[in-house]
Amino acid sequence: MPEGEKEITIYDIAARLNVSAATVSRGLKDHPRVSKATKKLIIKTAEEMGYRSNSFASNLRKKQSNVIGVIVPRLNSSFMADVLAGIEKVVNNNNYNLFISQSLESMQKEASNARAMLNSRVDGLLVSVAYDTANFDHFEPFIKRNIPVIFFDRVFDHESCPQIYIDNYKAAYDITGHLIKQGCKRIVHITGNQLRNVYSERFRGYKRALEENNREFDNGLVIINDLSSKAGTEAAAEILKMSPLPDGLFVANDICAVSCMQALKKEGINIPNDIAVAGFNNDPTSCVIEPNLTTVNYKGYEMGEVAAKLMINHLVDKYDLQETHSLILRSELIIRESSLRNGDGNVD
Amino acid sequence: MPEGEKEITIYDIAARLNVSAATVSRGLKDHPRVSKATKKLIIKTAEEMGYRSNSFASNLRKKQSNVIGVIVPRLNSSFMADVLAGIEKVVNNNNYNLFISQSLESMQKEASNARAMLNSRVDGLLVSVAYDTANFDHFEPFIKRNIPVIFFDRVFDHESCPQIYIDNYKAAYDITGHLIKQGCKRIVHITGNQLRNVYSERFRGYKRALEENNREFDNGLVIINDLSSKAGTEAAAEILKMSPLPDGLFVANDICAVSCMQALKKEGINIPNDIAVAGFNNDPTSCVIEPNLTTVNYKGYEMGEVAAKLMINHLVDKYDLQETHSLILRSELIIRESSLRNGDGNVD
DNA sequence: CTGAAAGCGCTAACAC
DNA sequence: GTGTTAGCGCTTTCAG
Repeated sequence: MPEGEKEITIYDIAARLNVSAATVSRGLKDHPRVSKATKKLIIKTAEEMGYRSNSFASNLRKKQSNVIGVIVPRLNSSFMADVLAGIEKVVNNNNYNLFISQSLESMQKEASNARAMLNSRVDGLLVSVAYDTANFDHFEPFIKRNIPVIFFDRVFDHESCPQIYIDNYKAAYDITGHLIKQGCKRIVHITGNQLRNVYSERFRGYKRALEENNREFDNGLVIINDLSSKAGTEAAAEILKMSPLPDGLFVANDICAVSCMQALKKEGINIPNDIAVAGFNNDPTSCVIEPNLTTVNYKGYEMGEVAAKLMINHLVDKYDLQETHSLILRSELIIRESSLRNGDGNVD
Repeated sequence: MPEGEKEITIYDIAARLNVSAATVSRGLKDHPRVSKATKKLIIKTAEEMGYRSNSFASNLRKKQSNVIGVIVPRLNSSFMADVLAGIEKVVNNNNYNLFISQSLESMQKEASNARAMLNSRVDGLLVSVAYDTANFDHFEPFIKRNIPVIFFDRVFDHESCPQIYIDNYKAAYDITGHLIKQGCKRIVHITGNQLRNVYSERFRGYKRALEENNREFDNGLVIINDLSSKAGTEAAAEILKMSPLPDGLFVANDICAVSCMQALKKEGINIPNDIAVAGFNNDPTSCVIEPNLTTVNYKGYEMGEVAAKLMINHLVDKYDLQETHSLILRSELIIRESSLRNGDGNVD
């Protein structure tokens, strides 16, 4: 396609070597039935002539792209960046390529991205759904064609799609229990769209912990927003208006928790003594904010690796996806100063 | 390729409609010389039959992929994630796809990624080079084939490759000047591999600011490391051993600056009064650390957009790349408490 | 405005 | 171990 010379094909190599194109094709791969000598010669000549394989032709012929598609809500979140790094590593090491696109938290964009992935014929799709994704329609074409779709973190329930996530319920249950043990009586919970498992499960864990400790659940203590940094600041204002002032706060992500803490501190609230705070995600900012934020750690990088490995195994070994429907990864409660009352260093 | 039905092709549509495949092909695109009526009919039928275009065949025929490749040092850095988000938006809006891979700061991996990109026939390549990239060999095949390569942020000098970056020299010059105005006499500079423009230019700006203010440059005050969080902690130990203790610190990125600050604070150093500190990048942690970190802001998102737009313009309009060799984006000094002495609120 | 036909470069079944 | 052959699905001259 450039100006000067034409692109070299296997036919050019074949002509130069007086063999057939088929032999060249075989030689370039590691086909067993081709002699060491010719194989070596072919590879050497290819190099010399500046050959590059034409993946279009090969894909067309083989009906597979060696490409895995990824759709995430946003690329620029610390957690997602970690996940992608994990995915990239595994995918790259297995000689697959990665198509990446972001839904920007909109189901509509997610659908259009899915369509693009379908047309570019990805061999498999890894998805973490958008904030407002309410149905599965845009993934149906993949299922119909037996193209594997795997959900991670923000999963969508569908029988043919494996899902990878952490036990959000239990983590939230534990962290709320921890706040209760610290003596919190009225614990505010800030969370996001309840359509998303990650938020509804955390909410469920929070409620359950209250119940088990004979605390009454008070809907007035629940704030639902988009968990952004800005929302955290606004939530702080809301909290300050509550009376009596709550003495505990569990936010469903760290970004929002941190900005909320900053706003509360600015108003003279002492953390943890006035209000003990816990977040979720172990964002880098959580150990920079003072006091350091109690949170739930789960490794995005690992989640990315696991998701990608599951996909690759299926694609390469025809490993049956149906066998593993859910993969629940480990998460851990990290207790820091933001929730530790009165120098009580007891970590449970 | 799945079990059930075969994949629909334009021939199937053609047969159903009693027209030729050529007409279907034209109808599906927006070819001018096809009647509105048949065009509409073709599109409708395609939809009904569950047709999806075969990009392999089309790419093979047209000799272009509609894919843009991106190679970055790492995906999981706040700055790169922003850049990628910007790139993705532009690329996606223009109906291109995005191949993304990471070099993990190794030139070797970068080269292997470049080879993969070459083989998958990306139409253009966007690159921010690895920590130790020392030569251009792995990009030569692109140049030879007239495949555009554009560098951003960490650029590599090559006459046929446009570069997009900020004026690192001036930003560092300004921030060092600011520290000097705050009364700093002995300013430590922590920086990275001098092979990389971003670090060598910042170093140059630091030196120049010292010169102009008749401060002697002291190589003993320069620490070169990998600018990681861990390196910041180690650098703090080094600084604490210096005598007399320096009274200013300019770190070439925020991640390292923040961890260094944390370690210094732990040793009882007062920031900014004992040591005034400045970073670079405006990382999210920079306005969480206390005192908030003075830094240089430059928007990764915008840089991504600009890089992608330049690429797309070139690809679509055949806009001549040679005309814009360098694109220098705006950056701004953000002065916060970490460098403001004695309640002196003078910004400048 | 539409059709016929060739060919993009590769792979795989089948021969030998 | 190697060659022959056909065809993957599309685009695009060239004709009409």
